[in-house]
Amino acid sequence: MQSILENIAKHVTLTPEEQELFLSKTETKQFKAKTILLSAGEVATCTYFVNSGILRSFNINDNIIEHVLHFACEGWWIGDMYSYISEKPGNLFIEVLEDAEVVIITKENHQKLYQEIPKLERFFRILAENSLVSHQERLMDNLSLTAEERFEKFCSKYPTLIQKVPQKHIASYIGVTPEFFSKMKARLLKK
Amino acid sequence: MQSILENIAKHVTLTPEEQELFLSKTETKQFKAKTILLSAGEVATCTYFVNSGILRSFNINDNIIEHVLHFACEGWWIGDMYSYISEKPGNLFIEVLEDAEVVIITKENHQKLYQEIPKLERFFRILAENSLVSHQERLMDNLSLTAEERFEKFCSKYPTLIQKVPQKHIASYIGVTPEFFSKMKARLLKK
DNA sequence: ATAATTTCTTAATCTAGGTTAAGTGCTCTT
DNA sequence: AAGAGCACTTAACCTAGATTAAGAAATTAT
Repeated sequence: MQSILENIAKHVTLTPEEQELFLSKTETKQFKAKTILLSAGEVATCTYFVNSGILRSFNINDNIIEHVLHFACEGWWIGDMYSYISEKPGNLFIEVLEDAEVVIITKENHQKLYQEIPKLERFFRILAENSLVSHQERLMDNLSLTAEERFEKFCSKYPTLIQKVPQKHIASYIGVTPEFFSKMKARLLKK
Repeated sequence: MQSILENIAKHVTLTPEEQELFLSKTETKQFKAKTILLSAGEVATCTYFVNSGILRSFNINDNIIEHVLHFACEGWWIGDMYSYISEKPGNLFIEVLEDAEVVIITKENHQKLYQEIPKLERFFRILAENSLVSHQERLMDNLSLTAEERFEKFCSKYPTLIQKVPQKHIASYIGVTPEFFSKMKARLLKK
């Protein structure tokens, strides 16, 4: 299991005291599958780091159709960035898909940490930049690839997720209906 | 015209000396429309801030079809973040659509600036986070809205761009062919 | 001004993926 | 272990948007 300190150490070096301080501003909790950590309409007051298990973020449009924005498993961060930084009600739900242990940082503590450990500005800058890059890539993929190509890309990028999460969520992530996904999968298996 | 220092001042406060230092690490250039600042296959060594004029970033897939990732006019940043941070050849082109004045920061100078003015980590963190939020929103819009709805959203978000850039680029940005865009526009005008 | 190139429009035809609906197999419950 | 939900599949039919092609309008270059 990758700890949150190891995750930070990928990009910046904290002293033992800083590490201590950092952990003191976090809280680690266990959640059962199906727990909703955040609902649309609420203001996101926390950011989450996944120690184990799987979470997803998604929105629901008027027609009661869900769209998965993001999956997060071991070693990934997840949250509603829009709501978190604007402090306005967001559109995202965050749900536990598989029993999980999650490190929680409140925005209040996050701000204090920025003051006390300015190096963390760098860490979260790099985190945001990397996330931006992968969202840009996904955007371009949605514009230029077929559903089949997006699925293949998903498989090679997140091989572990395919067995673990209900395939309707993967269908939603790549942007097709569960019915079409099923048809497409059958077609691919024939090859 | 919004200067780059005003842009920075939105999120962090630089002393006069820091402002001086910052500007000394940038270069301001004029470019004629149609100039290509970056081509796919090249490593992006610079980030750009637009003083005036309009730029766009786009990729081209095998079929010679362009997809617009981003427009940037006065007061906006633009670049190929993937290539810039990974230092690998990128997929994006950056092109001048309307005669422009652009502030250029090389990656080398950017890194020096981070060392000399650590506050800039914070600025670029906030910049990346905001950009991330708008990419996430666009992603979800592409998954859940019709072309017509995406176009209406584009109009209300970037009203000035509509008159200024060729509509085929707007079609590409919202993810439809120029032909369909034209048909859709005619349909909307009838209402 | 005129030619050349690009952009935009219109229209006919096509298709990837959506919708609706019914049925099958899971895995939780209790 | 029997039922109640879910998750998945299959199939018929439908539609938003793509493709192809041709002409009109606008820009740009000479």
